[in-house]
Amino acid sequence: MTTAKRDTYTPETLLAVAVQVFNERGYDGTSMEHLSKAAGISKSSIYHHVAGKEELLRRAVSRAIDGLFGILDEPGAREGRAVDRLEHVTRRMVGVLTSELPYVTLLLRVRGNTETERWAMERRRDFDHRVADLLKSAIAEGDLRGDVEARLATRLLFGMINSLVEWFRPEARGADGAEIADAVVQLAFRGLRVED
Amino acid sequence: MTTAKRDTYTPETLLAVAVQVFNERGYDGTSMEHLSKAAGISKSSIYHHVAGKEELLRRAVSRAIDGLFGILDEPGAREGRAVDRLEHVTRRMVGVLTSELPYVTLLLRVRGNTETERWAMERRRDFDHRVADLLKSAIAEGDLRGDVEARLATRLLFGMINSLVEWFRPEARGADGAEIADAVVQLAFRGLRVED
DNA sequence: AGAGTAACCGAACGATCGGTCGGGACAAGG
DNA sequence: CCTTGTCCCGACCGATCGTTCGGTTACTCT
Repeated sequence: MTTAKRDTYTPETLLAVAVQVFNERGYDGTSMEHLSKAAGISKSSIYHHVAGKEELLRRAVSRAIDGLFGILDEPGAREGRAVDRLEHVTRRMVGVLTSELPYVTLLLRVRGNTETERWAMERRRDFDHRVADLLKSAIAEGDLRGDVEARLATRLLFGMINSLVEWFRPEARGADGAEIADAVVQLAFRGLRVED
Repeated sequence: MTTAKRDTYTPETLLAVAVQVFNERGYDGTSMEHLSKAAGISKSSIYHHVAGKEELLRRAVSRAIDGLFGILDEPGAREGRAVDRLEHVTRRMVGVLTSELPYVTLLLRVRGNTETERWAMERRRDFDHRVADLLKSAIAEGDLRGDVEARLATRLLFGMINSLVEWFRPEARGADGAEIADAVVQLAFRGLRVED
């Protein structure tokens, strides 16, 4: 077992602090001085644990990306009708957004100023395309209405889901976000499904 | 008539350039040097037209806020059943987002680091509450389903609409965004309305 | 021609940026 | 006791930040 006592920083525990500050002030708006105050150690001590500011960003967005792509490997995202796989991905996206909230928040806000940010944006675009293909298949299989363009519908669906990072606070709700996943599915799919 | 010739900057034309750079690099990620390169004049010349970087931000978000609050004063947002007023506001929000895209984009991304940013966030919260009240009324009048919490539904609706700033490019579509407004209404309301 | 002014510029300001450096405190292992 | 390595620090680095200042164009008005 690992010791519960944690009186010193590791790259991971330091990352948790940094990501929170990044989300409050924005990545560019956060200085190493801000991070040192929040972590309670000196600016130079941060460099004992990580190589620099950009490594913190890279670690954070990597964690978010891994969480999202992990969804696509789950059985529920690979087997069955496209519409059911899409609903599964939708629910699990809400799950990942809520459980990895600060990391995904950071991912969704990168602007592409550095190589790390551009890499993150590209991976994110890959994920979006994978989900868009799922939605197209569901239309082709006749389970989703085709009068709204697939790419547009995907973007609006992502807009709904990704907006969680703007308002979801785990301490104010059940932390698993099950009721939110229900609401998203209700709102999105009752509008997308062919009338029953 | 105003002369079409514009060989020198005004605060407004300079603002248009600045807002574009702000949106590409982020406000904090944009230096006055970046702005001067984009505008084609020297850094110090910018201060001949505006008081500083923050004034550019204030002008931009003010323009966005005025556009959004203007919607609430329109007859379509003040008369008729709540559900119809809500649909009108939804369509007009898409209209304002598309026509004032860079300014609204900037508004939706402020993080609250300065007094100007906190003021913008507060005004935005006011607007959100006004729309949330509209949605609550529509539920009370029996036109929208009540099994999804009103505040949650509002946030998801805003998530859909506001996501436009992440992907809408006026040069790639009809610049008025009418088809997008249709899609948003279809997706959101066919899921929100009581089954007919 | 001369005065006034709008538009602009290069150089420099103090402050802060991300990051480096040499070393101190302290616990573990011999 | 002495070494070794972890964790941390204050002081400092060159670069860049937003902003200021003194001065130079170039056009308008009289």
